[in-house]
Amino acid sequence: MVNIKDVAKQANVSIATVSRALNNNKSVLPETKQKILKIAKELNYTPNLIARNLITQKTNVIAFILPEVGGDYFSEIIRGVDEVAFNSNYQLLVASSHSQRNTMETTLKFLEKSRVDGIILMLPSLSDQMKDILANHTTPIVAINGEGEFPAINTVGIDNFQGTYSMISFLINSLGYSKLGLIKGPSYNYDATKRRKGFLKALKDNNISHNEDWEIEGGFSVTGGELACSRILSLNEKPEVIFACNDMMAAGCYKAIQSFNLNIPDDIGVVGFDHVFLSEFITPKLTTVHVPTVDIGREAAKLLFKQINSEEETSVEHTKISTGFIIGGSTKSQKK
Amino acid sequence: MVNIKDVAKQANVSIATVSRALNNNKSVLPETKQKILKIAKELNYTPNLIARNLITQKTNVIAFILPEVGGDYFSEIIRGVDEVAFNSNYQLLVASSHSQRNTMETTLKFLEKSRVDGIILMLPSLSDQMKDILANHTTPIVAINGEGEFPAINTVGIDNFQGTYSMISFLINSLGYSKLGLIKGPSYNYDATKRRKGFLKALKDNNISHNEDWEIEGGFSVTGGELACSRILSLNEKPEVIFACNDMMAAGCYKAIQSFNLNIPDDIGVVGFDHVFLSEFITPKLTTVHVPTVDIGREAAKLLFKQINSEEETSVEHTKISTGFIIGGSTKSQKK
DNA sequence: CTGTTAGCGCTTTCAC
DNA sequence: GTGAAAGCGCTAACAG
Repeated sequence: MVNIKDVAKQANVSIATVSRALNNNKSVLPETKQKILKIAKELNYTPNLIARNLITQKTNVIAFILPEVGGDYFSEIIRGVDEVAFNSNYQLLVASSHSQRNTMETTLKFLEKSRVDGIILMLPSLSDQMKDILANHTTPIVAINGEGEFPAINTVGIDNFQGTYSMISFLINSLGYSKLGLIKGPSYNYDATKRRKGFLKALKDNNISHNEDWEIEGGFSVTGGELACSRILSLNEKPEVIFACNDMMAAGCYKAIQSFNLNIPDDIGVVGFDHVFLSEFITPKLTTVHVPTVDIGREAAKLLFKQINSEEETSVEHTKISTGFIIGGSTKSQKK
Repeated sequence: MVNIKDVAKQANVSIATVSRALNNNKSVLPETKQKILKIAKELNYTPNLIARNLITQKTNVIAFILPEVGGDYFSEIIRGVDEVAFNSNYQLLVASSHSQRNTMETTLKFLEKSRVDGIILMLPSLSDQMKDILANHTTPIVAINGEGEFPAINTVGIDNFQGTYSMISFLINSLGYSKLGLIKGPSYNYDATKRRKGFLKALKDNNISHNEDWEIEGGFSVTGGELACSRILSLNEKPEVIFACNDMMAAGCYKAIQSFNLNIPDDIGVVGFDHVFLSEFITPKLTTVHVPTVDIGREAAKLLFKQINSEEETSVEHTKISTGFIIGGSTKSQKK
């Protein structure tokens, strides 16, 4: 493998000069520079980045850490992150912890040391041990979601509470629903708990009582949503509309409702959260809370680079990204 | 940042001994080792991987290079790759070329030099320049799909031709279709051209003539599929079934057919390719060719590690992964 | 079993 | 403007 010495020898200069020429150092005679660049090209020379990293203590790599690779949400977020990283000339390391909590912490510790210049964290929640690690971190970190749980860390995310609250209020006030069921996500999941709170608060503020029988956990999965929905449909008294805390569970509801031979939205309405690709294609189109997923990734990356590039200690920032409504055919039409 | 010297000093040994202890070199007294490990832990020491990489000339990182991040296919493949990489203690670098051909080549060149131990390539096709680069490559490389176009490189992929051929033969012989339309993918896309060939061969072998008016390009996208399908539906003589070369275009067909107020499968059948998540949720469920996407990623990673870990020059390998059928409600039922 | 020494390939003072 | 030399943090002979 051709290295800086080879180029120096060929060009009859010292390796220092080669290094300068390659790094656009102004204090090098233009003709010398041209000559060096020419020879470098001829020799097909490219600097060894590892050696460079060792001395500059920078890697130009950021890590994206998450529990599990796959799915719509992941691929959208990473698209946003990638876009910004690419423009900043950074490489993206994707590190899944494969659902094992411990591995996750190991990964982080490993990353803390060196190898990456910054970390984007996308986790359903953080263990105390993890918070500890993050608290005395040296590497810039941005967490996606979770501003409430770890105020010491930069976060980027949507307002789960507000997004849900608005949607539920809309269902009640504009569509006239008064009997609302809830299929919630895992209790350890930060998003899930926030969404549930938004749901409950909206009911309360509108003087609607919450029926505990109509609140079931669906594990954020299609199957979980299907099972939860089936249980609700088996009750004597059913809600008029089910709010599923994510679109996957809403899709599960469609399955359950179909198998009960009921109609959406006439017999029962379904509302989701996330506005995933799928939600536009199921019949009827799903009413859901729009989450600008790509933007989350983008903003997270931007915030991270801001941290990386700033000399001084920057203060912690929390970027909120606003949600929106998608009104599909899975809810009854606007009351006149 | 604490380094190997600090540990050596504390432990009253040389840095060499510390290095040995940390790398499980047997030739180090158990008690010395224990002592060193203890001190390393106390000092919160972790080896600087960059320094290690510089000397070992290994990074424990593989790169996954693709044109654009996002979508179902991407996220499934990467899941498979990640799984295997994780088990092999490797990190995964995701490098999108952001659809710019040049950038892609730059990226590769950059990677060739150092920084990664191996590369998984997922590209619609390869430019001559790229083939050149790959031909005299030093880094192990596995390409996803494309065995025909670049025999010199390890590949992993499905048999696009066979998968299509079987499906079309099934449509003709078992379902009794004789008028088949084709919405093909971009001509520069390797998968797309192979699928088209499989389609044409199946028609030919079954003595069915191919109507050129029924063959339209749909760009592998939902919108492209919708437009292409609309054009077909506007013809005086229409096919009985449309084979879309991927599921996204098939989903586009659904939209077009809906807007023409036609029924699937009574008025016209739709068949896709890929068996993406979405295909199970659209109504009616899509008849499509199943592609074990996660397996492709897994096999690609396995093959790559085989290359990385083998001392001698290994011969080029081409792993074929078999496809299957998913019979949904978008085609008429089996003829009696 | 352990220490000494020489680099890995590069950047960066410090002289000239 | 350019070269010599030091050294980033580590591993790997080579001695002992």
